[in-house]
Amino acid sequence: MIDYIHLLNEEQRAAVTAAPGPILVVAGAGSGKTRALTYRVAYLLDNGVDPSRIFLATFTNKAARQMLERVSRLIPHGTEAIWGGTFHHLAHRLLRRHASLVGYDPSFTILDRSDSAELLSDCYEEMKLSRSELHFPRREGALEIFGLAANREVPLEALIAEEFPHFAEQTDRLVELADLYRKRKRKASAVDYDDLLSETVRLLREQPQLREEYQDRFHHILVDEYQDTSRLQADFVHLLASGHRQIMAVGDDAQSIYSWRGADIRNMLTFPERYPGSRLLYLRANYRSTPEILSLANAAIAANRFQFPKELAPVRESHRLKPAVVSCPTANAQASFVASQLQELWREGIPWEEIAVLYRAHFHALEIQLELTRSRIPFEITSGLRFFEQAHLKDVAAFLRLAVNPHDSVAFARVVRMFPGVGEKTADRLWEEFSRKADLGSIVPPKSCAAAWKEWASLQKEIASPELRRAPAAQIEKVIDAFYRSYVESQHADAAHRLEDLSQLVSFAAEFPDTESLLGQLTLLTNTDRSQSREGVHLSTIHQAKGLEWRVVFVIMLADGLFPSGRSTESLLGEEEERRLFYVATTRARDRLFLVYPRYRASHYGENSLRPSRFLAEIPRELYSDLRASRG
DNA sequence: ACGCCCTTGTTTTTT
DNA sequence: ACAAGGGCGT
Ligand SMILES: Nc1ncnc2c1ncn2[C@@H]1O[C@H](COP(=O)(O)OP(=O)(O)OP(=O)(O)O)[C@@H](O)[C@H]1O
Repeated sequence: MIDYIHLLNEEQRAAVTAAPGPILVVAGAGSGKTRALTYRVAYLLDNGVDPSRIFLATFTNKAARQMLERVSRLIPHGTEAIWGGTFHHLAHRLLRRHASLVGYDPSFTILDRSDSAELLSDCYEEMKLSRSELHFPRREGALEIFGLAANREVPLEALIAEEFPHFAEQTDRLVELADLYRKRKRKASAVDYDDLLSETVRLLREQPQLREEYQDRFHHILVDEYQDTSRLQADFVHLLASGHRQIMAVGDDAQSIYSWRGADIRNMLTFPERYPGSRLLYLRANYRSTPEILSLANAAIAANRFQFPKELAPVRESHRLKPAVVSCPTANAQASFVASQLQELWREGIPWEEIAVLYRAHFHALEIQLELTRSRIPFEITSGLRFFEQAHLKDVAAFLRLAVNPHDSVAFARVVRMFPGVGEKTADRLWEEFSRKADLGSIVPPKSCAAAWKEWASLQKEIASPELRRAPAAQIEKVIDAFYRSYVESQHADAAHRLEDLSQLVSFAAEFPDTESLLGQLTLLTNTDRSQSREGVHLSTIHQAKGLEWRVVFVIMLADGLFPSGRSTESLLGEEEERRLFYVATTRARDRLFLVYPRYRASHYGENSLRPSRFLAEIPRELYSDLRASRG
């Protein structure tokens, strides 16, 4: 039996044990939203719900894994049958199963951001658009616009008119580009991140029978971090929940920080309209932070005009230690201040992994990284580049992609361009020939790589065999042995390091039953998902720290122009989102919080002298103590 | 096809 | 200041 009385407070218990019906839990940071959702799952199982009928959407795959691990400690059977993960992950599972109903080959490829950009390049070329065309977005910009349109479920024309008026003149050509891009994806039997959601939504909309089948199957829908879902994601969930209305969503409007990716807080505001008769529940007690930290966070977010005013009172005893605001002469001094504090904390007995350094943008971590390396403080950084986005991993994956999906033009180009004497033109020609003949062996390659080509043809044939498609680890080993090892050794000085990453990939791949599921997982792996070796101080962007907590948190680079970022402050909405980001950052801390800024940063471009962040000025003076760090 | 040099934008955040 | 991407010559 689970001891709900001692593990949860009354408000949390109300959510956990709520009677059937739609429920929205609105609560501030550290109030136990995730905890309540976890116990809700346990409660359902405890009451005899079949685990395979639970659908749990979380912000990262790791969050789902952790929640389900906790559940399985409470209720030791059957949690594997629960469908849990990110929206993309869950949509992928559905789409893979029923791809043919929306006109895709079941072996379709998932394009990551750079694959999408690659395919889009071909479209620019076909439309004879120069990549630096005046008043026309370049690849990344175009992808962002397409993604926003998909997630908001608005026509491209309307989005451009409303949000990108500077491209209004080019609307027709942008629509044409989007259309071409869509056709190319189709031809390649490939979907991008947005298609994963929108095609699954289309699937459920167009196939009433299938929809009912899944509505019936997933009788309990739970959504974490609801404030950062897009309209498309909310519609996806709604398609599953609209019949039985067994949906529980939890969120905090003050922590909505992904609007630039299409997240829309209106999902929370209109929940009661979408689900008439739904109950709104509140959690008002913060368990995470000391009262001192919480007062500061509450004061910081108070400056936002657009928000639900919420109560949030501390449960914990006063610590008598206020958060510190630390002024440093330079970014280097900031780094050495942080390093010396880290050592101090370590001497006090706080393990490295209980400490985090958080910042607005990846490049803000530069000086800290150097300093921590220099002073031999172990750290773990969640970088912008994901493990699988590294060139050598994508190189090897391209062979597997082609083995399961011979229409994947992006993967084909990636492979053939590794051959000596093959550039853009030849790659195009070879692809043209391959798509006609569907047989590598009968293609005439350039003389410079005739021998290698022959070997590749037989390698590719081998790894495309049904047996090897059920053994992705063996596939990868074959690719490395037959081709990639010698290639990478001839091309890169750090070949050993790259091969090491690849052997990691082999062991990762061993867990998967077939190539499709391996490739799907790899592209949908989030950055936080992989940080399994939790050793050392955590360095992370605030976005990636969402939902996490540490005993001690340093928020660095709190200078105007850096945090809030220079671009965001042009609009009130932008500034408010930055402030929410600041709220998220401060509320990650349990015991101690340091807010640090440099007064000067040697940047080679733009202003060097920095003002403290406006967010610091908004905090009443009595809520923190001032510190002045000297030159490191 | 590939290397060299010059131009350009880059630093917001990510599934 | 510096990397990436395009233009140009080989
Ligand atoms: N009833 C409780 N008793 C003891 N500890 C609790 C209780 N509720 C929550 N906590 C603890 O408080 C901390 C915050 O909980 P949780 O992460 O679930 O909050 P949250 O509302 O999801 O936070 P955020 O929105 O800031 O990410 C966790 O360490 C959790 O274990």
